[in-house]
Amino acid sequence: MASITEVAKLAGVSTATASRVVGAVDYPVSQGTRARVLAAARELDYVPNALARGLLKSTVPIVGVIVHDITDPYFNEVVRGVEDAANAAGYLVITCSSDRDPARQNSYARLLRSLRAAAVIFAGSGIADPDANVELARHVTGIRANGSAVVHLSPHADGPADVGIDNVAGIAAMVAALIELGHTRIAFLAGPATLLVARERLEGYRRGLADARVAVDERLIVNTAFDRAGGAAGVDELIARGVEFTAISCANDLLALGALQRLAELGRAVPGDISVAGFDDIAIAALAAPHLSTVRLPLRELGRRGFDNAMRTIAGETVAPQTLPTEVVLRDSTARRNLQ
Amino acid sequence: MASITEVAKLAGVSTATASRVVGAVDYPVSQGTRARVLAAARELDYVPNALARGLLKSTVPIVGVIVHDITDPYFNEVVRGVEDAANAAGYLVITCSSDRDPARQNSYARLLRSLRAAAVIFAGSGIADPDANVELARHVTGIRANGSAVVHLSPHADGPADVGIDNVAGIAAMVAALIELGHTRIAFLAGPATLLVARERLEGYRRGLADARVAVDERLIVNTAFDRAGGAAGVDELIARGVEFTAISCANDLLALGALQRLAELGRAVPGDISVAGFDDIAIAALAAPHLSTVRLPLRELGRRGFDNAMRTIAGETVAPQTLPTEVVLRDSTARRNLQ
DNA sequence: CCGCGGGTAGAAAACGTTTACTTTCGCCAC
DNA sequence: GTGGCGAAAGTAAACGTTTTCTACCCGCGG
Repeated sequence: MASITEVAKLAGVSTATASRVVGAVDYPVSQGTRARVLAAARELDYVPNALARGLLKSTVPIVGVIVHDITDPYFNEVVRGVEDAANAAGYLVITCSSDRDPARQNSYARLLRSLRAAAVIFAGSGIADPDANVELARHVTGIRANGSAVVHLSPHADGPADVGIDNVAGIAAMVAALIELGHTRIAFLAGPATLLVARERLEGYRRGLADARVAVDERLIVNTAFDRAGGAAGVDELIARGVEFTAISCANDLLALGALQRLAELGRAVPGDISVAGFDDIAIAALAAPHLSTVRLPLRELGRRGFDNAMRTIAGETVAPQTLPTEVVLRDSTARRNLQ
Repeated sequence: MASITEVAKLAGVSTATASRVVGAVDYPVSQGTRARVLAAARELDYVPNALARGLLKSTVPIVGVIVHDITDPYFNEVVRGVEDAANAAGYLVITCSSDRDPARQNSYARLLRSLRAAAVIFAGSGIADPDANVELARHVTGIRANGSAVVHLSPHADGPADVGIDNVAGIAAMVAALIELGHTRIAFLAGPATLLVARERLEGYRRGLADARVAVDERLIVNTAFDRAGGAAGVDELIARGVEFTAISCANDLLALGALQRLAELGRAVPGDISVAGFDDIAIAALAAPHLSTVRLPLRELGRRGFDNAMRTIAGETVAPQTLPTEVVLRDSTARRNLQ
């Protein structure tokens, strides 16, 4: 592959001049020289070496996004938002599926750091695990020391999100909508207690009930994995507890989808017997049977703003944290409470 | 951020020695020296600069994957496969959503080339567009000239996939299954005629009918976009044509999902009146109402093997093309033809 | 006692850019 | 005629590694 030296030689100029032409530098180069360099570059199919440039600038136009799993509709939507913004700015996006494994997360952070990526965006929620977090903190410090940015899109070990979703208000709004439909015995599938974002959503549940002066029955709250299997398990657990409920609010759509499936297997009608509500509004939600009532999150926008925040941070701005609003969307999995 | 020079200075050795300790080089370093260097590296939280190393080696442990859209379940599954294999080898993955726009695809290829990525994997199908393909060919040549690999996971402008899916056999098998259920008037939603992979699947449809000695009625074949909207439009088109059919085979699941939705809106029972079959077996397929019959593709495995192929190519092996098998999975959207 | 070889260590070049600094040259004002 | 200035070009250093080549030391055999 041709280097700038070869381009310069072919054009009969110094590398400095060649560099000034091909990089869009603000430095006077005469018309003729410029044309000769451009011709040489085209002739040799010259493509600048981003590594050499990066070595000099100590950063490279790449942002890393650390997600739970790129296969999860929540995260690939966020990544797409990051990518759209990055693409417009000439940046590339590295996706890192950590499977919420702290070791894997740390390993990715280290690799990104060794690459001198311009920014690392944590899309997923932090995990309450002090041991793993000390190494992570070291990497975060290192990344920042390099002049790169670290952006959080969810609450994490030492603080709230830089660009975040209003989880508390979102769940509270859904609980309010359920109450509006006449439900008072509302169960909550809360996901794992160790996940910070799950905790926020649980708080939203309590807030929603409190706002309507409905007492919290702790037996209605169940912690499980944050996926479909967890949703099914949650339904089983509620039934095993023998506690009465007419609606289930879930901390995310995957949980709700799992609950829907289990309820169907058990012959419980949704929404006839039980209303089910999700959270996130991933693409599948509208396709499920019945179409899932949920809370829409501006995930792509979240990604875009995350990238934006990173760029501004790199530029030296101190950028204020922001929270994105949510919207309740009622479809067919919720209905007015059956008073029989 | 600390460099190896600082580590060497702190340890009281030369950079050469420090490099030999921190990089796992096969060169004798005495026990004591090694320990001192390691201690210095830990003390300074040293992380090697991948750009400097990459500049020297003229490649960096990164593979780019060019997909249609990371949000599409087909592609994020493939990307996850690539990532799993890459992660095990210490490589990072850059995802590029081209939206099947040749310009965007070329721009990504160029960026990846400037980065000296170790490999570029094209996950999506090539587009029959000669103009765009000449620039792409230049980049492919450039990437290979750098000692990096280019791998195709779908048929492309100048040849079949390096690691591919047996699309023809897959669709033919589904058509055979439909015929087995008594259907002979089988429509085919073929996707866009410009997409190479769609052409292969259409060929599978013809093959499937031919194998059963069923004549092809060209009016049963409709070309649309390769997404849910296209599926809905395809149903409309079939009805507008006034042609009789009892089953619809689709070139991918998204098309089938769109068809399902439109059929439901039109009050046609699936599978009572019409059977619908997809292709890909994306995660949503099993969740749709009714659960979609489709053809399962080993997408994650495809990604893994794509990475593997790339590594072997870099190593200088000439690696033979391979084709992965598919499997028909019949769920609730297909049924025996209603003979009323 | 000298030479040699094995085990360690260091010096320096190279990778491809960008950029601060220097040089060249023509021109104009005095 | 000369000093100075501005435009355009070139020189060379620097970024952080890896690796080749060279140097040194020590012990051992002749």
